[in-house]
Amino acid sequence: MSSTAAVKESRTGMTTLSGHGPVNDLESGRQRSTMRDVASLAGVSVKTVSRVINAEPGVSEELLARVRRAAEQLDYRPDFSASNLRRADRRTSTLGLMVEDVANEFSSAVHAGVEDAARERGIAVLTASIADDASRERDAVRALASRRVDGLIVVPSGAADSSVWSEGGVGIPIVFVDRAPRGVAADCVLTNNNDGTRAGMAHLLDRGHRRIAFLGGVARLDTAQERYEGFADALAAAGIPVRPDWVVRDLRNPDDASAAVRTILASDDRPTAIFAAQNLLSMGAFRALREAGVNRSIALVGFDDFALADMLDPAVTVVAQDPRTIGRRAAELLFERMADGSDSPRRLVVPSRLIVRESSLIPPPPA
Amino acid sequence: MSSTAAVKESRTGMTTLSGHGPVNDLESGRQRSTMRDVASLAGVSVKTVSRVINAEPGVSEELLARVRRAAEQLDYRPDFSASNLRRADRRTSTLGLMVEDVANEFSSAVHAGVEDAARERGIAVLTASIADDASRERDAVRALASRRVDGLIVVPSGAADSSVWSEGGVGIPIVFVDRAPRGVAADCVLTNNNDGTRAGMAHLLDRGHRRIAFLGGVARLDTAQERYEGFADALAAAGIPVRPDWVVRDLRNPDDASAAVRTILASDDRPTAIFAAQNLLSMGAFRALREAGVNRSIALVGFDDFALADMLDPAVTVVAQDPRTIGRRAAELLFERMADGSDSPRRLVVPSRLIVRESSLIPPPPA
DNA sequence: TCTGGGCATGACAACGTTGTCGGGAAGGCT
DNA sequence: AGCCTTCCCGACAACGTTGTCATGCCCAGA
Repeated sequence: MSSTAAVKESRTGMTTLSGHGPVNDLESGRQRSTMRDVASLAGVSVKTVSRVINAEPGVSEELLARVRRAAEQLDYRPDFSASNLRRADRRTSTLGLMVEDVANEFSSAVHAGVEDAARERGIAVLTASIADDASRERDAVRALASRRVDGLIVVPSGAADSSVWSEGGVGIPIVFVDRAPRGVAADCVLTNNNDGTRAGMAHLLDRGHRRIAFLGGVARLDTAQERYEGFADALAAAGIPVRPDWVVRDLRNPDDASAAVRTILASDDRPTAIFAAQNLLSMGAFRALREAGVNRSIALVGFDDFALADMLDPAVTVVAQDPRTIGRRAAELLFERMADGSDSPRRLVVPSRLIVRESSLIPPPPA
Repeated sequence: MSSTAAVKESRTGMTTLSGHGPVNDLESGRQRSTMRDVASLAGVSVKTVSRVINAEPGVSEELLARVRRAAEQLDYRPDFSASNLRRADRRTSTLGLMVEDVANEFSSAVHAGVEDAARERGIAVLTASIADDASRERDAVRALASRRVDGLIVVPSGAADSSVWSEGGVGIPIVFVDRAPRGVAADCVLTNNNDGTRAGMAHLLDRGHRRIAFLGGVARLDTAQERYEGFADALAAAGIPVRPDWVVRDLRNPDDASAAVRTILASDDRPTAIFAAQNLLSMGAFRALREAGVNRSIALVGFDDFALADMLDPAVTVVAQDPRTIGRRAAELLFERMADGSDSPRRLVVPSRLIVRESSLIPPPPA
């Protein structure tokens, strides 16, 4: 058997339940039944079945019971596609969610929040990961549009220019999350990046740090830009000039961040603290600090909380967003927009909050 | 007449360019155009447009170009619902994924793997989180079935009895992931839980541990059961009796695990090592060990890798699954099943591997 | 008794697309 | 020239459902 052999086993033992029940072989070719089937079994017209299924008034008790029984018996499931096709409002009760990567901690928390809000309304969620890839972003929009989602919740990738969105819209209500593409007026749900960053920086400055490095994400995104500005503003307010060699931006993943930190540490003029402007960057920074053995001597503050941040040594201080709430709000905003398309675009800001743990309490070394 | 007046157009062909092109609604609320619109703009029949859109052969170069241009100009997007409705194979090019919680690290990695495989085939993914809740599981099946997904990938919840699945199936191909509900013969993709656990245990035993505690998940699930059996088998093979007071099962979350560890530590007869049978349980166990200050003196091995496991102090040794690959394989299995429904159920085992880090290298204290 | 109005029900068309089929043009073969 | 293919193309029906409207019934009121 080869290395990564996928082992096939036959299910021997199992005397499958042959004999009792209406069980055909497993999931065998059991045909899905239609309204016509239900109607003929119940001895009524299709329209009456439709009325019963949609809980429309004006069906006698007797027929109602007959139809319900027939539907039950046939395990009838209405066909949303057909229903949607004919229906006046053309609603599919499905929304699309585009994120960078569903496996990413932030994205999946947003997803969970969206799902929470959607489930309450019987709305299903189609997801698409677009990585950092403009063409995948385009494909995803196409795929979702073809499936006639009622609306879209999008965490725009840094890669795509905003043309996907700006050229007259895609004909579907959209809510942007975390950042809006430049030059597009649309609903969005954001964190207060500038304030949040300033709060984290103020905390470091309060503890006496004057030599602070900054690790930033893809600079094209407003999010990253605002966080950088928060950093710069905080330094300016404290009368400290920005040291360009301690500012590294356009970092895309933990490894980038680790590398950046290693470079900074290699200099003989080290900062006493690091501000990492995003989730994955904090993790990468921590890794580099730990590998260099300075995780307990150089302070660290990150934007975005992450699992086990409090279990690291030292526990990492963060400016926490609330991605699940962000997702929920985005979905709610989308539903309002769908109900009433005429409003002007709205921005919703979900506040962030500083969670002080240990990594920021490391004091700067005495000069 | 007033509200929902259906405007009838005569289909007399005619070059009725009264309004020219697609009706631009106010603001960006652009009207979606249909094949009819494209057809009339291109001056061909609907069927020809259909042929072009579906890349069917037998359309002259000239018409092909005309249609393409018209489609482009109108930003035409085919309607999957309608297409699916009419099409012979009734494929929606959509599959459903049911997991415990999309925000969970394992689930979202599976999701990513499923997406990878699906995207390659132009298939979209509908997700549903079912928590630990039988009724949500039922609702999700209904919601997905109504949307006529081509197939279902399910990580069954521990809560639901298997009746959702067993009663003749839901009429859709299903692949179960991580565990199959009892008594249901169906395709599934699993990790080799028993072997994996035994490997982790063998490692601890090799390092001299004889006093090992076990933290297990919901015992009703095969997964949890197999891991427990792996634990018991390993002990038996080493001639060590199971200590019931060191075995805690039916743990559902990190807090449960923390509490269990605290209880175990409170005894004056402590184990020298802990085996945590799942992701979240490892984290909870680590937390409790750390809070008790014994994270560097009691060994820990976990089933399931997790982010930053290698950055903890000590870095946590794990039996790693590969959830992304599991997801991908599940999707591929589903596609095969859809193509060829006649096969008997298949089980695919994705191997796990032991990743030795630091937490398992802690030796037992000298007797 | 007749009329009118409300109510329950069904017949039919339509939603946007594709499967089927038939017709016309073009070309190849006797 | 006549016939048979082959190739393009379009008319039409159908997918499963709902909107619209007609029908038939029952009962109240004149």
